[in-house]
Order: sequence, then C-alpha cells, then structure tokens
Amino acid sequence: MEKFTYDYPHPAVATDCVVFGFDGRELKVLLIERVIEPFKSMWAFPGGFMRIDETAEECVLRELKEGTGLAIGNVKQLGAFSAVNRDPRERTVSIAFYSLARHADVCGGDDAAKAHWWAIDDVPQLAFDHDYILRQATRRLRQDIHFEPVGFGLLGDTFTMPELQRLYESVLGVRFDRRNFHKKMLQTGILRDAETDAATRFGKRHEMQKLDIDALFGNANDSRHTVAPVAGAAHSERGRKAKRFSFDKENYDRIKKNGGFRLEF
Amino acid sequence: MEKFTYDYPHPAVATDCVVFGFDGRELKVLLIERVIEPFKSMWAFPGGFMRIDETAEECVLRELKEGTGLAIGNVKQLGAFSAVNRDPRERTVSIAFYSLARHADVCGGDDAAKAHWWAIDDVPQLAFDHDYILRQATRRLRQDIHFEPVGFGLLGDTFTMPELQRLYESVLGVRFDRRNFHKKMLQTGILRDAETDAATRFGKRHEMQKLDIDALFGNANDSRHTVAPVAGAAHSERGRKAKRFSFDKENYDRIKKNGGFRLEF
DNA sequence: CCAAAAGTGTTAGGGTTACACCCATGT
DNA sequence: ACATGGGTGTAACCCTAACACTTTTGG
Repeated sequence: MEKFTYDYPHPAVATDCVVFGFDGRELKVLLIERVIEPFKSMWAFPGGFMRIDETAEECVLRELKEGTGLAIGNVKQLGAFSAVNRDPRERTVSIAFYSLARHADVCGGDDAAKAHWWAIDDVPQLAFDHDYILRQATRRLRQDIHFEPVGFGLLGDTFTMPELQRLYESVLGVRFDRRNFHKKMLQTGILRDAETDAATRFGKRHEMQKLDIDALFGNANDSRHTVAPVAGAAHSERGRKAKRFSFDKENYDRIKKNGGFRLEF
Repeated sequence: MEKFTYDYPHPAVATDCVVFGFDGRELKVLLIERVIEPFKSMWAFPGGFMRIDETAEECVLRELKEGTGLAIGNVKQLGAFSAVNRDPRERTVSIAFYSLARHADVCGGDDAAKAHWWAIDDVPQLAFDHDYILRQATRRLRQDIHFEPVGFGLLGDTFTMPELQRLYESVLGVRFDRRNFHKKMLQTGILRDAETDAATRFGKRHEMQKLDIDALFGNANDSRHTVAPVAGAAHSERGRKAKRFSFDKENYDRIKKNGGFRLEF
C-alpha cells in the first residue's frame, strides 16, 4: 500500500455534519449507526475523513451524500473540534457543520448503514465527542434562527403559519402567541402568500379557482401531492384549513443587503 | 530526521489568531511580518502548526505567547479554513481564532520578528488567506459585541464611559448619542462604578479622598500609574474629568445564566 | 474667559405583549 | 351540533431614539 510521509506528525482531519429535521412536531437529528469500530453500534453524525484535494465543505457534502443520500447545498460550519483523545484510532481533528434537511429527503444512501431521525430530546449517547458537538450545534441553531431564515430549510416549499410557529417553538423551546407570531413573521418581509404567488405566476390572479390551488399544492384530501409532508402527518385533519406561505428569496436577499431582519422573541 | 508515515495523505493543521486592540480612537489588529518564505516580508496573523499532543486552543495560545509575548487566556474560535491551495508549502488547514488584547500588553515575544498594531482600515494585503480570515473575524466581532462583554478585554481594568463609547463606535462603525449609550450600558448591569467599588473594597467609603483615588487609579498628571493607557494618550486633556467604571464580572455571570444581555443599537 | 469634553432627564414614537372573538372543517 | 384549529385587531406598556443645557477642566 502506498504510504504518505511527513517530517512532523500530522493529525487526521475529518468532517461531521449535524443534520436537523422537523416532522411537524419535534426537532430531529439525523444519526447513523456505526457498523465498525471504534464505537461500533453506537450512533454518530454522518461524516468522514477529508481527502487531500477537497475543502472541508466539499468533504462534508460528499460524506452526507454517501452516508444518507442527502444532496443538500447549504451547510454552516460550527468549528473545529480538536480534543487530543476524541478519536481512539489516531489524532483526529473534526470540522463540524450543521445543516437543515426536509424530513423526507433522506433516502438511505449508498453504504447507508442505518440513517435515522432522532427526536432532539431522545438522542442516545453518541460516539466520539458527538454529544458535545450536538450541544454546540443546537445552541448555534437557536442563535441563527433569530437572524437567518434557517427554518425554511426544514419545511416544504410551501407551509402554513402554524407549521412555521411549531418549528420555531421546537427549536427555541418556548411557546408563542399565535397572533403576535403571525404579525412578526409577516413584518420580516421574507414570507410570500403562496396562493397569490402561484396565481400571479400563472397569470390567473383573478380567475384562480380552488381546484387549481389544490392541484398546485395539494389539499388535505389529495394524497398524490403531499407537498407539505412535514406537517401533514403531524397534526389532526380537523379545524380550519390554513393559508399557505412560501419563502420569498428575492425579497430576503434585498433585506439582507440592508442589514437583515431580526426576530426578537 | 524522524519521519511520520500514514496510509492516507494528511493535511497539516495550523492555528492563526486575529488579535484585536484599541488605542482609544481606532480598532487595531496585531500582525507579524513574516521573515521566511512563503509570503516573506508580508504581514500575517500570529500562529503556527499544531503539535500532535495539544488542542487547537492550546496551540494558538502557545503561538501567541511565542510570537508576540501576549499571555491571554481567552480566544474564540472563528472556524477552520480549508481552501486547498491556501498554503503553497503543503495542504494546510488552519483553525482561526480571535481575541482581544489590551494595547500595551504586547511586549515583543521571543522570536518576535516584528509584531505591530495596524489600524483595521489600513491593513495591507496579508499572507495566505488572512485577508479573508480578517473579514470573517471583523464580522464576528461586530456580532459578538451585542451579546458579550467583548469590549472590556480591550480596555484597562477601569475605563470611562466615553472611552467605552468610542470603542463600540469603532467596532461597529457608527455613532451613538452619549446619553442613550450611557443609559443602555448601565442598564445591562455589567458595569460597576470603579471609585465607589474601590472605596468599598478598602472599607473607606465615606472617607475616600481625591488623593486616594489618584493613587489607586492614576490621574491624568501622574505618569507613573497609567492605568488607562488605552485612552489616556488618545484624547486631549481638556474638558471635564470622566467618571471611571469597571467590568462587573460577578454580576455578568449572574446575568449570563438568565439569558445574558442584549445591546440593541 | 473661552473652548472642549462629560454629566444628566424628558418626550414622542415604534414595537412588543397581552388578550377574545369569529370562522372553517371534520366528526 | 360540537370540538378542534386557524384567522384577525386593539390597547397598554416598555424600550428606543431624539434632543439641550449645565458643569468641569485646561488653555
């Protein structure tokens, strides 16, 4: 086997990714059960060793794809974890990231071991220092959600205000008043009325029929279009049907240039 | 020479530290002129390669001491920088940190090359990807200053409200109303009246003389005790003498437990 | 005596919070 | 019908932003 030699000892460099998801009720994390030593049969974040010709970002996206089938484009770096004994095999520095995935996008992956969603409050003891990394990631997510539209990565293309509220409540661990939440969210300017939007895009603002809307977005009775798989399964079918919104990326980019939004909570 | 061999290629791991300082007027950065290739005679952050038996934090503190004489205890990690070609010698991942230093604490260091403070707006083109790292560090500092008492690491043990205001204005690049700034700062609860504090500590609250205060903290005419070296040199001696404050660490820790403070600005 | 710097309080306005009723849907 | 869940507006309060004069000090 080919060998690689250096004048000074080099640590190995790996990446790990904390993938958050949301099922409509609870915040979740994607974990993989380890099939080899060390920490065999324990759960850990997807990740792996960095190749010599890729950046850490490239590495973590590749490992994510290989390990879970997730092909996402956005990861945020949490930082490097460098405790001397964090990996019993050899000295390893891990560059950790976090990302947000729609609950349904996980499709197993190649050597897919077992990738499973765990409720954030029920995660078992993890391999390596991943317990510690998870705490950092959760804290970071809670911070970021005030200033960045992180939540929308966890929902479908369209979503309802109550879904969005449950997401924020899950992440932050608090409860909000419906009306105030609604108001605040609309004030940020990053939401767009999904139905109006769709009608406008198809040039049928005035002729928009209920049937068209159902066809575009799926309604509660139409299982062929589960465009909102996240929340659809989580709450009862009773009660008034909720208005759907979508994330207004164009407007968000404009707002971001002027300093971004801030959600007080 | 001893060699170190691995089955897979390993990148080198280094650390770099962006050290911010404040001279009473402008935000500064501590840079070292490189005396060896690559990037010889260009300026760069203090830092160096990580040893196999130390964490990144330990490494950066050691390098800081060796390179600049700074013996500080608090650094915050910015993250890992892993562009494939950032170091022409070999593939190197750098874990970057930032820290705050009192302007006078830099005393040269061992192999001290030349460590110099640069005004943040006058920094020349830097070695490696340090320009990029500096932008990240500046952005991060601006964020952190809203939630953490970062500013006090840059000032002396005691400081005046105008000094503190100039610091915040330098970091954030804006101007504040004196009265509102004063009010907001006191409201955070992390400031303590330095003169009252000192008098209390010495059990002489009621007998406190002006002379005592001068002896404890130095006054504008006493060059032997330049306890506020940061601002003392920067502004004219004219005008009313300002009240001194200190950072109330005990109270800050208590406040932090309850969610911390937030400076709106 | 004058210029420069620092201390201090009030008011208007915007934003947040608290709060109650009606409507739509499915059982 | 009724239970469940969602949509909507208003009033009190707090916090922020705007604003001017006085005091101290050194020249």
